[in-house]
Amino acid sequence: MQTLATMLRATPWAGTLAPADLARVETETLVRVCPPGALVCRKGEAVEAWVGVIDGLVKMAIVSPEGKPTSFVGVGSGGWFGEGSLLKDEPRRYDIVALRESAVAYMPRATFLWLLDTSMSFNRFIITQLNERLGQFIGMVEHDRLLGPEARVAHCLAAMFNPVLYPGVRPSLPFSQEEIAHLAGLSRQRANQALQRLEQGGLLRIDYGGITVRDLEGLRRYED
DNA sequence: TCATTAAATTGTT
DNA sequence: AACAATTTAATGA
Repeated sequence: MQTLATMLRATPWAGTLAPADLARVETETLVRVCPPGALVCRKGEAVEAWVGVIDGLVKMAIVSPEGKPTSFVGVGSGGWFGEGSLLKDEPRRYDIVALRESAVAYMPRATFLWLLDTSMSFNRFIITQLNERLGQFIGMVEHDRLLGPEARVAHCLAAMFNPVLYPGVRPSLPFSQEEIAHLAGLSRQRANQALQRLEQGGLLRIDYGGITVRDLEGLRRYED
C-alpha cells in the first residue's frame, strides 16, 4: 500500500465504479505525508474531508483539560475514518495524530457525497464500515467493564486487525508500550506487565518500539 | 565503517 | 512516579 491508486484498487467499492468515475475520485482526493507526531486533523475544526490512511499508522485521541492524553483507536494502512462527522456536519471531535510517517488521503466532502449519490457499492461499504465501528466500540465498552488488563490489551490489539476497517495492516505494529497503554486505557507499567504475559502465552512478540502479533485468533478470544 | 553520544523505550521498584 | 538498563539513531572521525 503505497499510493492512492493502489489503495483505491484494493477497496471493494472502487471496483464497481466506471473507470472515469474512479479517475475523478483519484483526482479530487488530496494526499499528504505526515511526519510522526504531526496532527492529521485537529479537534474542533470543520470536517471537510473523509480521511484514509494509505500507508502508515494514525490514532484518534483527545487530551483532557488536565492534559492527560487518551487514545481511542488506531487506524492502520487501508483504513478510512471520519464518515460519521462528515455526515452529521459537525466539528471534528478528536485529534488525529500520526504515530509514524504516514501517507494520508483527504477525500473532499463533495466527492464523498457524490459517491454516496451515485454508487450503490459505496453506500454498502459505508454501512458496513459504520456497523463494524459500532461493533468495535460496543466491544470496547464490554471489555472495559468485564475483563482484566491483559484481555483489554489483547482485544485492543486484535481490533487493529479488523479486516473490514483496516484492510492493509501488517502483523507487526510500531506501537510503543506507552501508546498501547493509551489505547487500552492503562498505565504504562500495567500495559508492560500485560504485554509480557501475552508474550509468555505465545500470542505476540515484544520488539523494541513495537510488537508483532503471532496468534490473532488467540488475541481475539483472550479472556481472563 | 567504526566509535561515541544523545534520545527514546523498556523493565523494575 | 521515578530510576536504571537497553536499544536505536545521529554524529563525526
